[in-house]
Amino acid sequence: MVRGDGSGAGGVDPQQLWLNSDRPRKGRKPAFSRTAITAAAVALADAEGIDAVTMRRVASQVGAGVMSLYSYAPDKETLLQLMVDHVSGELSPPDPLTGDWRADLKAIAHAQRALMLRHPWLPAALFNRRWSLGPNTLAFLEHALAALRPTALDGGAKLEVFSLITGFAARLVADEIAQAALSASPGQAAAEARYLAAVAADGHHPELAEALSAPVRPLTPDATFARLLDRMVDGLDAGS
Amino acid sequence: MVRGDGSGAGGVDPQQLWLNSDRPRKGRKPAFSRTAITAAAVALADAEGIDAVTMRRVASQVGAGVMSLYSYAPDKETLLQLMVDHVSGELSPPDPLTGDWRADLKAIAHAQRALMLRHPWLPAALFNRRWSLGPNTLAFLEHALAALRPTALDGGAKLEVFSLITGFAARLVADEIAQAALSASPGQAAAEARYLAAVAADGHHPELAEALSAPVRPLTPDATFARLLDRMVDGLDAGS
DNA sequence: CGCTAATCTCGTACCACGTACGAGAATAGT
DNA sequence: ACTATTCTCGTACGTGGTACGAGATTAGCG
Repeated sequence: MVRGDGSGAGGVDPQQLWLNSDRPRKGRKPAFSRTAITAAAVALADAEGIDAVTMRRVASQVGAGVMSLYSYAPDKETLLQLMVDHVSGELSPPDPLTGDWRADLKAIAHAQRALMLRHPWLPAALFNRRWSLGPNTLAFLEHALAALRPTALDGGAKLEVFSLITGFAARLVADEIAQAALSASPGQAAAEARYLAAVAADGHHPELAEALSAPVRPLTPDATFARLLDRMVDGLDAGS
Repeated sequence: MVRGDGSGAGGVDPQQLWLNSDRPRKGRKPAFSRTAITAAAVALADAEGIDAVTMRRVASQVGAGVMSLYSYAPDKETLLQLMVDHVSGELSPPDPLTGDWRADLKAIAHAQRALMLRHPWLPAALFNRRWSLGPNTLAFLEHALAALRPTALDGGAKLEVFSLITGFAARLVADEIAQAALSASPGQAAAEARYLAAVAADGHHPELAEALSAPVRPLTPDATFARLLDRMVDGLDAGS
């Protein structure tokens, strides 16, 4: 199905990967589907973390033999790309555009944040060297580009802004998840606090000491995200 | 040396990891050093990518037996953390502060970008679930906090800004590296171009089609980085 | 209606990886 | 010297990705 020639070294031909849904005329009928396999992998990653996604476990979830997966994705890296595009489908349909590009851009970022919170492995997955724009990702990108139409940015600049917003959301959500994980295990949190206190007390980090000595703000991650997003989008405003 | 009790599940106690350089009084002398091992791992990652960093290859580079590494780092994850902090040492000494916090913040981001370009595995490594603030990272964080002193931001907000700037640099550099990798293999680049052209021609992605139809800007990654950084930092200005 | 080529299924097997275990070697204090 | 401590590292186990290839199923063709 996809097992074909991967055009040489490194990556899979995107056309081969994304847009050949036409059934081949001859040969045995597929017993599974790329969608089902991808969904199983996503469920596994959501429930037990990205490290739980192994070919063996995905196969057993689907009820397939391990090697059967390779009829639907040429290797595990590709399966990860399929996972990213699969969950990106949850971003459709997006909120309708208002014409206020700043507000629309903020809505886009909030949607991305919600998606990443549902799939905590996503922020890191977006940093894989091998990435690919699947149909769902492309649909959302199209939406983001439309949101930026009122601006005077050229095509390349719009793409950069989209990458920037996505990266912003990924960074903030990654921090948010790490913070939550820390809070979830008291021992770990206490060790971290002890360590930072020791560093702050060594006299070589006065700024850090002051930053940590301030009372912990009662702000929710939501509020932090919204505040920084506002600052960022307003900053983008300044340019042509 | 570090092999001790890792405080239970998940992570290593930061105090155990970073601040016990005092030589134990009894026992065999170490034949290697954490620094040498970490440096070898970094060299390997720089030369052949992060996947080339295996315990076996690092050990052979250092001239040690594989299991000897475990006297210096309790597991591979920790070795990766050591690598991150190791290269962060290249950020010292930073440019002296000017008092203009916007300019200082931009200088910080540029230094981070240069670092990430030297170590292409770094952007992705910053998204690992287990992270830790080593001495070099802390020194640079201290510098960044000092740069933000002229602002009225509270401690938490300053930390967020630092995370934001780091994430910004990581995102842009990751894009830059991906672009360079694509350009480096003509076949891959051509396949990607063909795919995007096909998508643009399907009529369902007018905005994307327009963005791609525009002439390719002759801008260097440096200029792009500087421009977006300006926008971002100016945006941060708006707040308290 | 066989025949053939294409496609999918999946058991077996290989190799690389992280690392637990434990025996041996070196060192410092008694 | 003796002993406790610390480091070194060969061996071995379990797990992971995936190459290989034999068998099963299908569609078109004569």
